Amino acid sequence: MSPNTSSAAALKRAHAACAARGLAFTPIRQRVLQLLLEHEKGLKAYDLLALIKAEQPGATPPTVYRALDFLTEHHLAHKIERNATFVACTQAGHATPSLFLVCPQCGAVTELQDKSVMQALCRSLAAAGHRLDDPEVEIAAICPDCRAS
Amino acid sequence: MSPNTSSAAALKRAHAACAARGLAFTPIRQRVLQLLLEHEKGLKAYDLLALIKAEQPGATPPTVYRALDFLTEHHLAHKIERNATFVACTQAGHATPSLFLVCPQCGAVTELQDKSVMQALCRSLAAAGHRLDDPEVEIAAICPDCRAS
DNA sequence: GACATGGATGTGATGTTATAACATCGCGCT
DNA sequence: AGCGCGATGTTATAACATCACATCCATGTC
Repeated sequence: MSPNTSSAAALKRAHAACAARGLAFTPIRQRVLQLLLEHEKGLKAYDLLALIKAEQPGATPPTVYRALDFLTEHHLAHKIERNATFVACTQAGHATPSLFLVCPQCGAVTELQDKSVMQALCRSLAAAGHRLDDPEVEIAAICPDCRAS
Repeated sequence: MSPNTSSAAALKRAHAACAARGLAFTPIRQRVLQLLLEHEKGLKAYDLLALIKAEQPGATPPTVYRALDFLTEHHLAHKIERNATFVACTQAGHATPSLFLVCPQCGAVTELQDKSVMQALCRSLAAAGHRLDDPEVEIAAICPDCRAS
């Protein structure tokens, strides 16, 4: 499957998800998601803004932040807090909580699903009286490519 | 043990650790650590700056960022990426990797040590070809106080 | 058709977080 | 004294994010 194909498929899924939930998947929102899908390592808000501006000169920070708010709110994209970057969500429905492995060298983000780890985590939290809130956990981990070098 | 006492003890430990490693624990660095110790929920860099400025009017952003860099580099404080806040390290030597539970409601930070969770995490990462880099993992979890309300 | 409503977007300014770049100080060393 | 070097001072700016208010436009209602 070429990157292009999977990106198109993801966009289609997003379309369907919005339709099903009565959400307005407007051109700006689509375009932002598409750009995120095309950039596997994620994009910073202002890089995204620059890309959008090339097509739509009137774009300003709120233009992209609003789209990003929409996408993250509806789980079509994630914000990597560590780097202030945004990535498209690659897991279809990502019903289960995700681990995000962020490579501190190159910035690559890998979305990992590991039920047993998450369970262990939740048990540990519960023992401390806490309750997991945001099921998106970021972890700094050297990626295989950077490990090699 | 009163907060004051433990804060003083932590400062003393930091002093000793710096002496042992030949690091300059300068007045600014001490003061910043002390302020972090006095504010359990952590401080933002610019709030810290305001506090420092009250005592030392010439202080500027680099003044505090340098002190914070020093403290985090030498594991005397941690940066909570999620909130861009800084907290003093409360674990004596924190030889083992830590989980930081960050309450998204109130911002409280709890440092948790759970070997088994970390092991599970490392196993999972290794299976994906990654290697844990920064042993400080942040997790959003509602704290007991906020859970109650 | 007129018109209210509410979400989406446009627009300009501002707030917040962090670093760059270069000067200076002060201390230990020879 | 003169040097080297880490810490600090100082000015400016980069990078990330939000506020506030105006406007547009699709939809429902009378």
